[in-house]
Amino acid sequence: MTEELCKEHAKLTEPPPEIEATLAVLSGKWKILILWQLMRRECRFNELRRAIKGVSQHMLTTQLRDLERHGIITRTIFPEVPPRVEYALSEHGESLKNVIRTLATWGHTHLRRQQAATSRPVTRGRKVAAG
Amino acid sequence: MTEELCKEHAKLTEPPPEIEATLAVLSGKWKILILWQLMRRECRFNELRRAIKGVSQHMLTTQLRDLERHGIITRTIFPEVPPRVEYALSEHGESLKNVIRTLATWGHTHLRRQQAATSRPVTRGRKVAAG
DNA sequence: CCGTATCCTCTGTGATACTG
DNA sequence: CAGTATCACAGAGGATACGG
Repeated sequence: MTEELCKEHAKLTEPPPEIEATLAVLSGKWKILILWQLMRRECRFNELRRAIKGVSQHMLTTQLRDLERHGIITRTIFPEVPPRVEYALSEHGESLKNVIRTLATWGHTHLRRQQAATSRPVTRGRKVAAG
Repeated sequence: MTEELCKEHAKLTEPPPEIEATLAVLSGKWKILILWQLMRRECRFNELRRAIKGVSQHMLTTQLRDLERHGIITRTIFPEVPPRVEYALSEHGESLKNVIRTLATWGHTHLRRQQAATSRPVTRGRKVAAG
């Protein structure tokens, strides 16, 4: 009975399934950085390793596998010697370009804002309403 | 000498400072979900706690403080009894609406794609180039 | 109601060594 | 070159109790 009322109140805002789906794909320390590289052109394993400062062999493999499993990127093996593997955005992965670009754009303006903010001192955020 | 050549080769793709700035702000298990709620309307602490299933009091406080410190949200204390605190997007935080919406939109199409994919079996991603 | 303080868990991540 | 296999660890996150 009172339980019904509680539910009603909690329902003011609802849970977001699309958001969680996106986070499930993109979460991981290196995923976005990997995708940023693959947006520009397809890459080989060691190319990515060099381009992304600080990533370990292990983590690069892991996160590439994750992205592949989610259908975001493709992995093409060329049966040559020495072995060669190319990673690229899948067709579905292409649709993430827009997302990554949005993140980058926002980051850009955010950085500019930070510069402006540090040049002059400022009391930040914490407000007390008059009462 | 040879060091110069190595640098030249690694420079094929460059590090993305705007991306890292964005990740610094948004990384954290609950940040995006918090912002999703605050996009819709300002919220009180316990409202957020109820709306975001599974978040602990500790983490909610921590991540709200992070967002506040980055200038994304504001925290307004109403000197009443019982105490009341309202969280809302700051002016700067408003600019994130677009980002969050982009994430949600992509997640939506991603979910639809997943449905379609699971209805029929499919060999996924792993390709071997002819040789 | 809205927190802070502690302590503890566990997952993501990193380092190292070895293989097709 | 492009991985896999182990082991080890920091630090993000969770549980619980107490305070303004």
